[in-house]
This record gives sequence, structure tokens and C-alpha cells, in this order.
Amino acid sequence: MRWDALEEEPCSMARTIGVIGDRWTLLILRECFLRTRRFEGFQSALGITRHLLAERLKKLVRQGVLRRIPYQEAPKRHEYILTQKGLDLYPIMMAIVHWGDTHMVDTRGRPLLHQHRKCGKNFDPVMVCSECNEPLSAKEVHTHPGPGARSTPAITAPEKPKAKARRSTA
Amino acid sequence: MRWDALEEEPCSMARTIGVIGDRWTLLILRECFLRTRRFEGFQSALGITRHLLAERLKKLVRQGVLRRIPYQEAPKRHEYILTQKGLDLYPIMMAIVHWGDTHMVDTRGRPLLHQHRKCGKNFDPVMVCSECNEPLSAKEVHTHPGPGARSTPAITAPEKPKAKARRSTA
DNA sequence: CTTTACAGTTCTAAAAACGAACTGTCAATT
DNA sequence: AATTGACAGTTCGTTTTTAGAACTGTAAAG
Repeated sequence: MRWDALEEEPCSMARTIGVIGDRWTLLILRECFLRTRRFEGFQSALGITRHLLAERLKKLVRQGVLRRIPYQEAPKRHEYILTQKGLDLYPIMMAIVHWGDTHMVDTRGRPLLHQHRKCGKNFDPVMVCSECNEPLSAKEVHTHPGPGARSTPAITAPEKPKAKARRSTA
Repeated sequence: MRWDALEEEPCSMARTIGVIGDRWTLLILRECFLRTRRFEGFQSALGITRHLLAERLKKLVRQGVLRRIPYQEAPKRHEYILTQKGLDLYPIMMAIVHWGDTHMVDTRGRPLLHQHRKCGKNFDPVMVCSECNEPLSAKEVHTHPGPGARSTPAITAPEKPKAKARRSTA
């Protein structure tokens, strides 16, 4: 699969993965949220090769996730800062961190705590329904096609019409 | 960087990225949440090479995200189903989908709608503070070291002590 | 007895990532 | 005046991953 093809797929998840779905990009974005702004900052924090870093930053700028802002003339220098589109990735980041906090911690506990300025407490992020404010879990959600769903299913492998379950121990 | 090293880092995000932070893995998990369970199902839905699919499934099983359950003897066949650890990835998936719905839709609108069984309505996922239930945004959150923070910063590049800003147009 | 479903494994070619060195501008140091 | 260091990349040869297609093996169906 060509990875830029992901952005054309009629699936918001595939499209998003096309933008942020690789390891370095996610780590670069972590650094952005931790207030890193400059090339050397990213490079030394992550140990990414300079080549790849340059490429990933370019892509994030192209996608509108980061903005490249000059902070000095003479040797032209730029900072990379999150746009609103980039800031909106925050729930994804927090969800990733929280899963790690829940399932990947060692005996010492979590590496990082998060404090909510509004209420002053250390918190966990919780995902709730926008309509009833109840916490969400996979089993309580029903998925159905929306207006942007694929009309011509030509791209997918054609459904084999003769799908007769041989044995169904399942 | 060796990618399995990510799981040792004192950062819940890095550790999580070590498990799910690549394109195919995320797409495989999407399929899992859409109730795909079998090898051929994943393969034909995604167009992933069989080789990589086998490898990724193995890794997800090793990580405890999927469980490999026999559904027939004689050719031994297995299904891959989400464990609780895997189901807990749901907020990450929803956050990714929601970002795509917000920032990557074309004129036709969202490909998929989500209905909450409890309240019956189509919804968006919202991330809130576990303590005060207010929606979260990056700027309202302060991050500080937890018990599992790195005690010996030997792995990171040593902080250059003489960091004297040459020019600060910033 | 040939085909099909299914779950992989094996192989070679192509693409991506790594690692280290190099380019270029300017300020500060010697 | 010459050298060093900060900074933001680019270039290039090597190694690792991924793609793509074919092959293996079991058993039911036609």
C-alpha cells in the first residue's frame, strides 16, 4: 500500500493514521506537547536521525499540524509549533499515555502525572459521550455508515458472494 | 533506535507506541473493533501482505492485546480477539477517528457515525478530567514527574551545561 | 480427483531507515 | 584573523523493513 493513499480512504481512522500513524511522528508530537520547538531540540530529545526528522517535520507542516515560524533572520531559523489542528491531537496523545499508564507501567508507577489547572488535581483522562456525558466503552457503541461512506465499493476486495461457512465451531 | 527499546522508556507514551505505534497495527486494531477475527478477514479487508499480518498478529498476542483462540481442530485454526487490555485501546481509536472526523473529512461528511446504545444518539467522543468532569485541553494541563520517572538520566543525551542563548529573537 | 477455504511460510526485489559525514551562516572565543 | 560551536539542515553508502508473489499443508465441497 502506498501510505499517502490512506488519506483518500473513506475512513477517518485511516486518514488520521496517514498523518500521525508512525512511530517517529508520534514521538515528535509528544515533544511538541512538551514544548519542544526547534530542530536540535527534537533531535537530541529523540535520537532520531536528522534526515528523518527533517522529513517528518516537513510532512507535519504540509498537513497543517505544525506551523513553521521564523525566530531569527541571518541564518534563517524556524520554530515548529502546533496549530489548532495540531493541538486538537491532544486527546489522542492523552489516550495513548493513559493506556500506557494502565497497562505498561513497571513496579515504580507512572513516569508522569497530569494535573488539571482548573480543579488542581492529578487526573486521568476519561472519554465520554458528547450527548449524555457517560463514559464510553467499545461494546456500548454501534457504528453505522455516514454521509461520507463509500458509495462505490470498488476499492475493497469484492465480497465473495458464496461465503458459506464450512464449519462453524465458532 | 531499536523499537523494542521503546517499551523500556520511562514514558507511557513511548511504551504504548512500542506496542501499537505503527500503521498496520493500528489498522489491524481498527478491524478488531469492527469485529474481524480471522486471518483472511484481516488480510482481505486491509490488503496487508500475509507475511506482515502474521508478524503483527503474533506481536499483538505476545503483548496481550489479542488472544489467539482455536475455533476448529484439524486444520488447526484460530481467531484473534481483543483482550481487556485490547478493549481498553478503544479511547485511543475513538480519539483518532474523531480527529479525522474533525480535520480530514471531504465535502461529503463523515464516513462513519457512532451511536451510543445507552442514550441512543449519535455522538462525538469527548475527553474529560476524571476529577472534575470538565473537557480537557492541552493548555489546561500541567505535567510533572511521577514515581516512575527516570532517576538516572544516563540514557538521554547529557544536558549541555553551557546553554547560553546566542540571540533571543524568540 | 480437482477446486476452494483457510492460515500461514518462504523468497526476491523495492522502499525506508540508519549512521555518519558534510554544508553553510553567524557569534563568540582564542 | 583564525578557530570553535550552535544550529538547521542535506547527502550518501549500508542495513533493515516492507511489498509482492508464489508455495505448503489440511480438509471439505463439487
